[in-house]
Amino acid sequence: MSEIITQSIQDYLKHIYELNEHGSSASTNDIATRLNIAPASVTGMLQRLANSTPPLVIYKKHQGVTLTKNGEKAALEVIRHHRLLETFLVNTLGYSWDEVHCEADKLEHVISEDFEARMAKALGNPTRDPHGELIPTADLTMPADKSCLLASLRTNETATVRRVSDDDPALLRHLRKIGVVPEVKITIKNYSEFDGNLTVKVEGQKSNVVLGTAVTSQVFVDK
Amino acid sequence: MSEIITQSIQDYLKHIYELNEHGSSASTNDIATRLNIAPASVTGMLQRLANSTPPLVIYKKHQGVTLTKNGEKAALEVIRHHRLLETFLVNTLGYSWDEVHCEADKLEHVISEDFEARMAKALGNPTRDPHGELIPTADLTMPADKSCLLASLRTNETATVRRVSDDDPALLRHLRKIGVVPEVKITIKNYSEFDGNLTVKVEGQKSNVVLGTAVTSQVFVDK
DNA sequence: TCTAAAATTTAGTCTTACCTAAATTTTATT
DNA sequence: AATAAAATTTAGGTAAGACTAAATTTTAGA
Ligand SMILES: [Mn+2]
Ligand SMILES: [Mn+2]
Ligand SMILES: [Mn+2]
Ligand SMILES: [Mn+2]
Repeated sequence: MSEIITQSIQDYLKHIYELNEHGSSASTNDIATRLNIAPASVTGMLQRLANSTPPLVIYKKHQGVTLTKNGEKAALEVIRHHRLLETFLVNTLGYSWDEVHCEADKLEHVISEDFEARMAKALGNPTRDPHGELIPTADLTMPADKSCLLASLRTNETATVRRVSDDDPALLRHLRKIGVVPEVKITIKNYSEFDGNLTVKVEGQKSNVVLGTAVTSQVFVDK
Repeated sequence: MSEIITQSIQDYLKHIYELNEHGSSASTNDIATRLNIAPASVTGMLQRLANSTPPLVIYKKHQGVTLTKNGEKAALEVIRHHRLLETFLVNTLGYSWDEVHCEADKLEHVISEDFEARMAKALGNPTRDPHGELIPTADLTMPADKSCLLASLRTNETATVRRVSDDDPALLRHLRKIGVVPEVKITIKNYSEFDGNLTVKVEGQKSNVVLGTAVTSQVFVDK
């Protein structure tokens, strides 16, 4: 009965999952932007995903999609692969954290469940990837995440860096350089009303840094 | 100018390379059998490969194909990936030698050159994979191989096992069990004219084994 | 050398997954 | 509430890579 989940479909589901995490329903345009595909093509695929057996998304014309339970499981499977792979590439092959995302994006669709299990075991069943992102469990549950945006902090607040977006290698190299990496403690020294800049004291760094929203909107912290 | 070498094309080139190693020209039917594809589909692809820029095969109607220099380089790239991956899976993730072929067949098309280089380095630039098959060098040259078929040996000859075919997991498990693995010395105790059976003394094993041609035609040795 | 079988190619289809251009629907602004 | 802009869908295509059935060519056996 159930149809083949191609690499292309896996990519759609993964990005829909991530879009659903924020504003519930994922829009055609947002999906198109993320996948670097024409919006018209996305519409076509959403219709197929909604009509497949079992349906992978719930689709209402002009109102975007959400994942069904089946779609979510398939998405979490891919995300688990991705994040385990990133961890594996860093720990086992000496990649740096800005190099792994692209490689994992290709491998995630191809490895077997056996490969997944062997990686997880070799790595000691990690719960987070090199960017601090949560790794779905083997039974495909996403652990709860209560972190908030660094951009939402204000003067005198203290927090611990939990995770950072991993898709921009240049940003990752910059964050590494200024010491903004998972589990590091930070203190907000100043918030600038006008541009949203934050002056931040980073644990273990001599001088404060001033971070714009381009940066602070990509970093998540626990207060 | 030069067109994209898809996963499908990589598979064609790889199998054509292996067929060319034996009887020079690879036939439509043999390729079809190996790829598990209808012969008519193969004809279509061979025409495309011959007309691509640059051409990847030399194709004469009804006479099969050989690889061009470009086609051969592309094939050796895939074969290098495959054999390094097999070695990596065994050494790093604890796969056994009968489990790696299938996984490597999928990964070989997807890893980056960086991944290839990191594996090679981590493994100490191996020259053979877990089945004893030669790994093409980083500059895509296939080392010379002067091994011959175990099936070609006769009574009282002595040889060293060099490599075994890796695509049949059951055969690999059997060979492991009887100790017929690369670098092991063997002696032919008897050759049976009628069925081609060889009675073989395997170094380190208590009793002799009798091997049919189904086995001896899959094992390569150096005299 | 003739002929039957085997191998190969041609012709015509299909599905996936993309595209552009045009039509439609939603939304945001006056 | 009207309308312009933005988002989305529809309609009509394309290319890759497979398929089947039928035609053709090669090969091998009598
Ligand atoms: Mn990533
Ligand atoms: Mn990550
Ligand atoms: Mn193999
Ligand atoms: Mn091998």
